[in-house]
Amino acid sequence: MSDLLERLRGRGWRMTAQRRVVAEVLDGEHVHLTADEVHARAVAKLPEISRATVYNTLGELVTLGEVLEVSTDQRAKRYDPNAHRPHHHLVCAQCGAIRDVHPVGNPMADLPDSERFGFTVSDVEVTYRGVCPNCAAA
Amino acid sequence: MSDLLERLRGRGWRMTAQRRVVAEVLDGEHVHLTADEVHARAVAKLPEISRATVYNTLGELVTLGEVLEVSTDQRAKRYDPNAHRPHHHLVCAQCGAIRDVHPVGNPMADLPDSERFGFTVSDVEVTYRGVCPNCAAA
DNA sequence: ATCCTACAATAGACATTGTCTAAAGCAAGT
DNA sequence: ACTTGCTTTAGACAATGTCTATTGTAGGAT
Repeated sequence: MSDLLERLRGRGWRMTAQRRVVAEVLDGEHVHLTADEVHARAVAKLPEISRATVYNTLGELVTLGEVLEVSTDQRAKRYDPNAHRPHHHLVCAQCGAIRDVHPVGNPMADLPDSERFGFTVSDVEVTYRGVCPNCAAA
Repeated sequence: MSDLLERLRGRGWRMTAQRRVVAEVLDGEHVHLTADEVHARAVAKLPEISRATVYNTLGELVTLGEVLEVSTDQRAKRYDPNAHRPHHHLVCAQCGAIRDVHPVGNPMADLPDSERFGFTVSDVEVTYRGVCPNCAAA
């Protein structure tokens, strides 16, 4: 399994059945689920879990930095449990499938000071778009 | 003013008061408005314009490549009239303000074939995040 | 082992954003 | 001016996310 639960406990996170189930869903398959997909999988393990709890828990995990929120231009945010290795994303414009990718280079260094407009820039996110093999075949 | 209307007409776009107003709103201030902000400004010029028309028209402009859709992780998509010069975005994590930026380098070249998973990659979008001077001061 | 208390979960209303439909309107070619 | 097919409209609907007041409970204190 994982040390995610351990890490959370170590940070004083109060452990409940609901939170454990949400963490297990994220930890189990490394895909990029929407909040409602997480909810559906959580319900399979713990039928009485509510939608609000799943949303709350996801929000907390994001705040704690254990999970990343990914906005492609699909409707719903997706949640990425791979928060501890920096990476970017490759999105299928047709079906919305997402893959983690690791481009070479450091895009952070590519933004000159003259283009920062006084912002304190702390993060950069690179999203490649294209068509996945599946959709290309169809 | 602009040749946006001319370009559209040249492409056989049937010109209506509603479409003209939406195009004018986008052309007028070069900021990144949400669909409902566009609607609000359009209503100011043409009170009977409907929300559906604004959404439809924005969608058509995106399809025609005259306007870009920008998804930050805010709730609503934003529309960027600066579709003809390639650029990326710098977003304030607090207030959601967006600036167009021009990083050096070519991120498209930074994704090795081995990281493309058989996708046909056609586009890349780089989003810098940080805190704008206004929010930093507050 | 039991009790307390602050934190967490719940149901469901509500809010926001976006999409669809069927009927009425109208731009532009003839 | 007429006609035709594209556009617009209002409002219902759908999808996603947020909030609130109440009830439940984890984990420390006794």
